[in-house]
Amino acid sequence: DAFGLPAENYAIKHKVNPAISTKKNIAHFKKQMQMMGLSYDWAREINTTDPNYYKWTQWIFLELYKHGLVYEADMPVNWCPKCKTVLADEEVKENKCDRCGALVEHRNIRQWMLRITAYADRLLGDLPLLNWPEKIKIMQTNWIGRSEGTELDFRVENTDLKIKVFTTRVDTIYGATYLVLSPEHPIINQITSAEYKREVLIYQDRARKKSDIERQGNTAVKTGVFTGAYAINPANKKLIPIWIADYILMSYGTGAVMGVPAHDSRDWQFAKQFELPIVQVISRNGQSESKLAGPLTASGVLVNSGIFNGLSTNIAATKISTYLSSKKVVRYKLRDWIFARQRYWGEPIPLIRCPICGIQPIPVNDLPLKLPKVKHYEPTGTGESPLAKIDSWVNVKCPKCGGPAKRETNTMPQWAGSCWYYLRYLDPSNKKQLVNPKIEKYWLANKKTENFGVHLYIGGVEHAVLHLLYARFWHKFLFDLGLVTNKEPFYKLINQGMILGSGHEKMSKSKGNVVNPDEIVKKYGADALRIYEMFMGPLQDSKPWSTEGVIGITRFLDKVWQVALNTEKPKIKETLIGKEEKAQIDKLREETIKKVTNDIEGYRFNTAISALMIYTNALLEKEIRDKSYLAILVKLLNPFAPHMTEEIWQNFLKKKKPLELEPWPKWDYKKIIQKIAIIAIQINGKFRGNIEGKIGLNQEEALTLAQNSEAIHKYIEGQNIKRIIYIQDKLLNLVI
RNA sequence: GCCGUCGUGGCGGAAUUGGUAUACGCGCAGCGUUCAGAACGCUGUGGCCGCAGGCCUUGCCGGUUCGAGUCCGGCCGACGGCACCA
Repeated sequence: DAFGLPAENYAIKHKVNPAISTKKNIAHFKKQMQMMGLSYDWAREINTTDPNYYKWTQWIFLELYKHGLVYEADMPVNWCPKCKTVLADEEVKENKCDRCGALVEHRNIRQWMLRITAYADRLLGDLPLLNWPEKIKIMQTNWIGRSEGTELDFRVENTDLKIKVFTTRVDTIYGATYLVLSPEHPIINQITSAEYKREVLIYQDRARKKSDIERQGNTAVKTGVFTGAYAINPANKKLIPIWIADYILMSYGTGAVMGVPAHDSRDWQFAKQFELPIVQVISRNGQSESKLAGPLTASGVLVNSGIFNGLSTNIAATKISTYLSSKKVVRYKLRDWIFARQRYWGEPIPLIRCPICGIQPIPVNDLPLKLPKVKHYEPTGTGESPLAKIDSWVNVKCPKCGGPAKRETNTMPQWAGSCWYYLRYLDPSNKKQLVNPKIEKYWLANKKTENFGVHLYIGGVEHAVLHLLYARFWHKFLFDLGLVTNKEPFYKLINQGMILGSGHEKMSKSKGNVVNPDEIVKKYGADALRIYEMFMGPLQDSKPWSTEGVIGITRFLDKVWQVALNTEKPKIKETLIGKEEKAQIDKLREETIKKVTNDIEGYRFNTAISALMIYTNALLEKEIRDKSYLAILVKLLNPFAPHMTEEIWQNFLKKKKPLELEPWPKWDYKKIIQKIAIIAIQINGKFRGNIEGKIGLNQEEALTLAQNSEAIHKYIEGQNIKRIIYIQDKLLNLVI
């Protein structure tokens, strides 16, 4: 997945075609993966920057377009006046351009948008189908941010103008003592009275220059400005002043809020600051208080609300809503997806702009629309993509009327290619279809579970709300087209933890704490690195790197070699091992098979490796020379240390068939069954020692054994046993 | 501020349904091996008192229970996400 900003910036800096530098990087990564012995099916390798791949990314885009899910809108972007280019949020640090340090401005430009909000309900509603970490589901739920409320019109005094307001607390409407608009609200121009115009313009200008962080950062002090205009509260017909404040966001709700200071903490703060009236309309007991100490945000009983007095908040909300004949609406925090980038290194958007016919999609037969070669990747200075400068590419005939037209020069964001790549793995070289439906069903549909898809998806939490939401959106769209069988793309999700620097901080070049895998492999071997990474701790946890820990693993692997070398010694030792000792080591072997098998199935690699260490230590201690013990060890260790175990398999065990094709061992229950139980003795819940007894003792037998035990006897001698708790073969607790 | 996750030795971390806390590994100490070192092997290694033996210990306080790292309540702290959402 190689489209995107880092590859483009590298291209600009080193004056190299990103197609070439990307190719080099891919080769390097591939070499590293092979060096580590990762078992990928390289026949299915795909590359999102390959025209054969992005042909289908563009095809999906055209389908989205045909289904009305693509539209154009003016959207604010970060603009660096010195570099004369649009910046990604990532390139803006503390409101300054990350490259040149100039102050970043906000500019509106035409952008292509994807209507992800049309899928908001389904993206939310289908979350329970997924076997995902609860944390990620909650993050997506909050990100989508569904809320039910009411939309109301407030008439502007002495005009025909109306201001639409969204509220979740229509029950508090009698307490609305002012109205606040976002500084970007389009109505401001029309309603601001002459004497306030200057102040309003200054305020709007200041808000535009503020970064989102600045604007939303200081929650203690609110800024605002009066427009000079008044609105009419539709409930009590009272005149209320219209203000502007930058804590109101144009992107949420309607960009206008009714201020109810008595029952909302932000409104309370704003009203206090600008000395606006505060009217209590909800009370705990049906009585209004003489003076409110702070906002009452809880539900209660209505007061000062005309005919609705005495009603509870819930009932009042419905009745007031009916009385004002207002609309019930559902709002989402989720915003539509800005799907255009003013960059070179991305999939060209396959649309044509004709002065006569308007926007025209390019014919499907013309796909892929290839990214042309350019000489310079630098921004154009006009805010357009470098593609805009290639006249021969830009100027085309309109596919509808044949007249002169121009290509769209923006490219897609780097998320596009990663939204559907898992489908292409199934059928990577299909020239006619995105994926063959039979193949899709074979891999992703499971009759037992209604919703399946990718069986296991491992990725970092950083994808919680972007990639994982975008991909779900596209998948649902493809489901609607009948191209995929399941509603959801990724059935099970695991978030692997990040490997941190030795001081628990993120690895980064600037901190100089990056560990280069090539060097570790060179020094300690790929098997040691693999095992160490799995042994460090649970897959899901972030863990600090420790090179000394790798050394510990090389010691373990050396011990495995020792076990192998022992099998070449004469077999006398074996006869010296007693029957009981042999039974013990057999039992440990079977327990190890069981534990390693179960741990791998539960992704608990750290404890599986620990079990293998225990088994290896035992084989070494007993100097076991029987090859069957070694064979089990290398098979169990094979997924962790494929290179070394294969070598032992062939050189010490003289096998011809590859170890990885050898069936996985099964444990023998009979060998695990214990004949002697070690029973823990507790006195008043406190551990006092163990007794050994036959398996299956009943309570009396266990008690007798305990009473006869020297170590236990002294604790219970002359004591009155009040209660006995006995768990067979495990524990005996005496309450005295 | 809201939401979420998590607090176990010097460190990374173990611990089925509540049932012997500290497995495994690192580090450290002593001994062996060596002319010496590295490497390796053996032994020890939660804390306190101590001659045998005992007491305490899973962030802190309390609760439930015969029994709590695990369950419940309240604090404290760390990390992550969202952030004036009307």
